[in-house]
Amino acid sequence: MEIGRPYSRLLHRLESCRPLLPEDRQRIADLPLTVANVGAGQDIVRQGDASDRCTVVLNGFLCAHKRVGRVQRQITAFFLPGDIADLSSLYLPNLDYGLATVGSAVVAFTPHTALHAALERAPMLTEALWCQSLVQAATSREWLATIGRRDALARVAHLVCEIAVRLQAVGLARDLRFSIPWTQTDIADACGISNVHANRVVQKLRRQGLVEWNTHGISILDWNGLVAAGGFSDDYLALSSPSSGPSTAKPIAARQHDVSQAAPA
Amino acid sequence: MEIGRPYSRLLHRLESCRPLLPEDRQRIADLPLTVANVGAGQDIVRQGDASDRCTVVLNGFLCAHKRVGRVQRQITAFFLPGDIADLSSLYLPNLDYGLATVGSAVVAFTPHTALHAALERAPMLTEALWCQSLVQAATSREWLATIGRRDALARVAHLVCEIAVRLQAVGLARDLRFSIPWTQTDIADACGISNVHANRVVQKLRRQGLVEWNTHGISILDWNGLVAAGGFSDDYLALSSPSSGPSTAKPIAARQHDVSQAAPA
DNA sequence: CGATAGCTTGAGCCCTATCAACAGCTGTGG
DNA sequence: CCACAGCTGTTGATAGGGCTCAAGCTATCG
Repeated sequence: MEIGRPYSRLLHRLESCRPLLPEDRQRIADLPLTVANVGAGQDIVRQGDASDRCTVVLNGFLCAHKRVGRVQRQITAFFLPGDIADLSSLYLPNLDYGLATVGSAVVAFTPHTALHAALERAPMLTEALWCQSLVQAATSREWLATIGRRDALARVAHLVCEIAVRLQAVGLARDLRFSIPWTQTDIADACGISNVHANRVVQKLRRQGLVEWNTHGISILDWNGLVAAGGFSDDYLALSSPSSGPSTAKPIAARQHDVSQAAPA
Repeated sequence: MEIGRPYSRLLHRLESCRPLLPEDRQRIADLPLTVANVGAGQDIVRQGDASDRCTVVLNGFLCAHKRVGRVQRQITAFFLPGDIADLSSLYLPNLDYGLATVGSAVVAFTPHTALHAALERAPMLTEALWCQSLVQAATSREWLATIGRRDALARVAHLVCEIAVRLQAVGLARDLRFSIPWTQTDIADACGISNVHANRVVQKLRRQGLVEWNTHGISILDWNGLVAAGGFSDDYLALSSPSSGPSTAKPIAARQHDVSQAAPA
């Protein structure tokens, strides 16, 4: 799995939202990066901590999680290669969530000072980063609607759809097949259900012939079915394929499918 | 209820996050505003629409809501006087949520072109607005954790705590008493529960002596109790009182109270 | 070959949804 | 002035989705 230059996916991601000047790209390329390998399930930033750097995902997956009460955990986002996982720390004093790896991951840190300098008098770049944080915000809202108003099956289906589309957008899921080292407990914590129930829902998705799902990876057998089961639409991801983008190969039908959102058995 | 100059609360809100230069304040004051009275329950922007202006709340309350399936609705945020309710439209092509009034409200529209011009070569101002959107994102994450991992009573308690703190921060809730024209169905849609159950939860909050709650308003009788019931902490609101702020009079104890979050009956 | 982590399955129960009906209030129109 | 409609809040009964507890199972690994 080639990474290319560490900032290439980041650039691709930024440009999927706003066009960049060559000058802007250079500023990104010039950012001082500290690359780090992080083991599985490690916390990179703890909830509530202050941080003086941002974290870019180069390889693998991160998640944002919040502790609720003493034992409960809610995952509020997943971060994929090319994503900046703690943009909010650039301007807010303390991170309101913990940042952890899902499986082992390769990340790059870049100091806030360098980022602030890069953004100075680079309005397009600033817009591009702001845009990223707006897309992340839109994603939280979508999760909110899903967790608040859909049943467990739809929640998991929706999550799988989202990850699939986002992975395709960065070229990491050829034809609806990908692997991600989350556990069923991670899925449960992301969807606001118990791990036991997450297991049952996964089995149901398998039984319905929507996905093939083993420890090695997920392949979506019936995209339209999964989209319908999850009430998924990719609008909120704002993935207008960039002019330079190499044929983003979007899944067949990720548009409004609000039918049978809570279909009877 | 005096509004002052229409942008005064907005300025106060922006400065609660980042300091502004006199020049920046002037830019805000110079923004062309179109003030509008909007009736109760009206949609200001419909979900999925494009918009060429931003909406500032002057008086009253707005909410962001998403339709799920055919009949279900999830409210993803409330906006209070001083808030910009659709910042995301500044950089994303379509709004991923509908913007509606909760009760009747007074809002001001300002065109994106004017905002973009005001932000050009005004880095502090840009940071301040970005910061607002980051706080809103942090709020979605907090809602996510609450809806995903807390029971109905805690969700409603948490929501009331949040609104109280935010209203106090803009001087609209003297000593934990405020009025907001939401219906129990609105509360249900914000908390991801049914309206019938919302009613029962409200009654329970009353019975437990935590709040006084009638159609005219809410007064919190036992702030610490409500904070404990909702597992509330105001950290995510990033309300560092601004240097100029007129004694923000924060509630007594809005810090970590993760005890008894899901206490047995 | 144990050990640990993750997955699977079953049983019982509780929280919450749904359905249904009624009460209170407000605005409307004859 | 009263009848009526419509919205909001309230209450009861029933049912179902999902949680919890508990125990087996499987796979990977030192």
